[in-house]
Order: sequence, then C-alpha cells, then structure tokens
Amino acid sequence: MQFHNTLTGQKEAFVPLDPNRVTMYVCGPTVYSFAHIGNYRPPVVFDTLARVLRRRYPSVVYARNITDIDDKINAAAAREGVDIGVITSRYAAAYHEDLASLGVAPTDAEPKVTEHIPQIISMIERLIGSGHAYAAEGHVLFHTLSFADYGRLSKRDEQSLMAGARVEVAPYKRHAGDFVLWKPSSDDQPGWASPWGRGRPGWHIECSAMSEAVLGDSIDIHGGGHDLIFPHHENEIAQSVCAHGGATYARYWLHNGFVNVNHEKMSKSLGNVLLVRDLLKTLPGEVIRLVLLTGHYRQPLDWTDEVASDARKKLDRLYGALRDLADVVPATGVTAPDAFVAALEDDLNTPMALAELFELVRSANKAQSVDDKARLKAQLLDAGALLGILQQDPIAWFSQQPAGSALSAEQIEQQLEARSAARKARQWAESDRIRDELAAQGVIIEDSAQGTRWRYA
RNA sequence: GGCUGCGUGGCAGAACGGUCAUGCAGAGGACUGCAAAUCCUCGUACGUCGGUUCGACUCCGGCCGCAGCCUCCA
Repeated sequence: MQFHNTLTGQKEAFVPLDPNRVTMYVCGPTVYSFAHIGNYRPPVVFDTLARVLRRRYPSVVYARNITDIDDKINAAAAREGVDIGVITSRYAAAYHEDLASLGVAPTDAEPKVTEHIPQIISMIERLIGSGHAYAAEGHVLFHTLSFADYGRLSKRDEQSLMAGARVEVAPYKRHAGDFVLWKPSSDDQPGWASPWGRGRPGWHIECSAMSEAVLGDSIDIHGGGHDLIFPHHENEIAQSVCAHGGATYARYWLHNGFVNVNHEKMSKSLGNVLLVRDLLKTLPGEVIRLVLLTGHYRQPLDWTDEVASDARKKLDRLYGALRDLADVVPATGVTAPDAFVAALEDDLNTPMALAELFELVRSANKAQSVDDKARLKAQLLDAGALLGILQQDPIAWFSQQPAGSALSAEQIEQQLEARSAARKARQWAESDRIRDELAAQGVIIEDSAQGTRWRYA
C-alpha cells in the first residue's frame, strides 16, 4: 500500500506504526449550517480508504471529529437566540443523515470538542510547561518560534510566513505567527473555566487534543481537505509534537482536492453553494458518492450536471450487470480482483479501480457458465463494497422514481401488461404505441427472453 | 510576490519511457418483430518550445495558461 504524503510531497509505502492497530484521524465539520458537497468529499474519500485499510489490517481505528464550539456556531446561536447546543445538535444530525445517504459508514470514534475541554486544557498546560506556549491577556498562544519544524508540512519558511501575515498582529503576540490555543469568553459567550480564566479553545487545539485522547500520541494517517494544510494542520503538528516531547504526530498526511461547481469555486457570493441536502432531492446518494470517487482524491473535482448524470449512467451499467445475475448465487470466498484492490491500495486510485470494475462488468455480461457468473457476481459485489456502492438490490436501483416522474411503478406495470398482451397477439403497432407513450414519460422498456423489464430514464 | 499542484481525445478521467485505460456521447456491425439492454469494431488525445533517449504524453529545463493556500474555509 502506498500514499502520497503531503509531508514529503512523495508517494511512500505505507507502514503502520502498529499493524495490529492502524489509526486514522480526519478533520470533521464545524456544525453551524448544512454542509455542502465539498464538505462531503473528505468523509467519502476517507470512508473508502478506511474500507481498504480494514481489508488489509485486522484493526483500524478511524476517528472523525465534530467541532461543536466555534465563533460561527456562536454567531448562529446568537442569531436564533438559542443555546449553541441547539445549533450543533441540529446540524450534526443533518450531517449524519447526509453521510448515511452517501453510504458513509460510521467511524470508530466521533469526538466532540465540548466533550474534551479538560483534555484541551491539559494539553495547553503541558505546552506552557514546556515553554511552547504562553499566556497573555486572557489568551494562551502557541509560540511558533519554539518549534523548529514549524512550516514543514506547508513548506513555508519563516520569511514567507511573516510576509503572508495579512491579518493585523494582536499586541499580545510575541511573534506574528503565534496562534491562539485558548481565548477569553465574554459573559454572553459560551465558555469554560480554565487556569487562564473563563474562555474557549482556539481553532486548532481541539484536533490535537481529541486525536491524543482517542487515538494516542502518534497516529498513522491524518486526512482532511487541501485547504487545511495551512494553518490548521501545520498548527496541529506544532501542538502535538511539542506536547508529546517531540514524538511524531501523524506519519502520513493525506489531503483531498476541492470541489468546484461549474468550473467555479463554490462561494456564497456566487450563489453556487451546493448543499448535499438539496442534491439528494433529485439524485440518489449513491450517484453523489460515485461522483466524488470519479476523480482521484487529490485532484480538484468539478461538479456539473453532466458529471452527475454520467455517474448515474455508470451505476445503471453496473447495476444492469448485477440485474442480469439476479438468479445467480455469488461464489463464496471470492473477493474483488487483485488489480482492483491494487488500484485502491496505490494512493486510493479510484478512477483506475473503477476502470477495473467496468472490465469486470464486461466479463460478467459475457459470462456463460454458472461458475463464471457466480465468481464474477461475487467479485462485483465485493469490489462495490470496497467503494461503498452497489449494495442495493438492482431492481430497487432501477425502480427509484425520479423526482420529476409522474408514473409510479404500479402504473408502469399496468401498462406493461397491456403491452405484453398486444405483443403476444403480434400487434406491434399497439405494442410500440405503449412503449413510445412510456418513453415520453421517462420510462425505458427492455424486452428480453425472460420477459419485459423497465427502468426510469 | 512565496509555496503547492494542474494542463490528456466531443465530455469526464487514469496509467505508463516503446502495447487497449475506463465511462458517457458518436460511427459501423451482431442480436431484436422494431427497439432497449448486451456483445464486437472504430475514431491517429496528450498546452507550447527545447533537451535527455534508439524511442517521451510519460524524465529534465524554459515559456504560456489555470487552480488552491499564504492565519475564521473540506
């Protein structure tokens, strides 16, 4: 197995610290609103990676946090005049619903920041104790100059960090690059008692503290969006390494590319922010998942209507092969082909894995013997399971009624009965009339030796 | 300006120093009452200019173009 490691900028063989306990941490959402399609790329990508890892290693501990204390949450709560818990539980629930729709399996741990305040305070105290952090005016700051490796992940040196500081430097900072570990809360803001007064954690410390609490001092894989490399992950490294006496924090850093919409960056000002919530109104979650796996995770991904309809057609082809194997019992003990697994184990190359999957489909469609069919069906299902797709009944897949369709499955079946009668009597004109009528309403007919099937276009 | 990465056929999107990616769309054929589905065949794709090499889309360098990050962003 190998991964592209942001830390070194190279593809490296993956060697876990402890093969009997592989650990992975992925930065989760800040729950202050409904999440957009880009927010779901990391969970889908790393869910797929977790599936591949679990196949290879006996124990994988995968943690993805929920950030439930943050100034954007505070703002949302203030706007609605409710406690932040109302906001965070609402959007965390929505997040979980969407994840389920996208076929994302639950993680082994889902730490929340508000449940780890003591751990956060403890880590800050240790950082102060070792001279890597200092308290000033109710704040506690991490002193970046105290950590020689600062900037290594994002490949920034002191000069460029200084040059890039585009926010005015707070007077209590010793150095422009220093960042907040703890900040004071006013009476109307959420806060917790601490050695530095009532306050709340800064943005980066929570991941370091929760990763430590759930996975340990050193973890194998840390994932997240490309944009988190700096400052978030750079700061996590600084906090964790310094809190752990120099021990390596994460050994492999994996970052996914951004999702754009119609060739543009998603932004509120452009009004092109796509919520998964909304996409799910017209698209099966499986289609959305496949779109997110269509390109390599490190590359930018452009979301367009065409990409979505392509994914749907791909699933039609995949499920079509399974539908033809409906009466075949999958062979036992048969797993996804080596080439397919090898593609995923090579830096999670999902496009190549999909290519292998389609080769499998071609073989399945051509297979004659029962043995071949049984083997290919088992391989298809197992490969699909690794990608988190293809797990539903093919008939159910083709029977999903699109949002715009006026015809229910029952109505279609009725029409088909009439058509079958006409065909039996060799009344082709009547038969074709019914077919055209259905086609006009978005239903495609497929006659076969086993009878007539249909599907929504 | 600094850093990171990218430019592949109509669209999407991989690999690889010398053979087919794959999917969709398109063309022809088989099958079909006709279709659909499926199968077979096909289109001389690699931003640009040089270099290395027997041979480069693949390695190196310049140029052009694009994107992200540079302290609230997945």
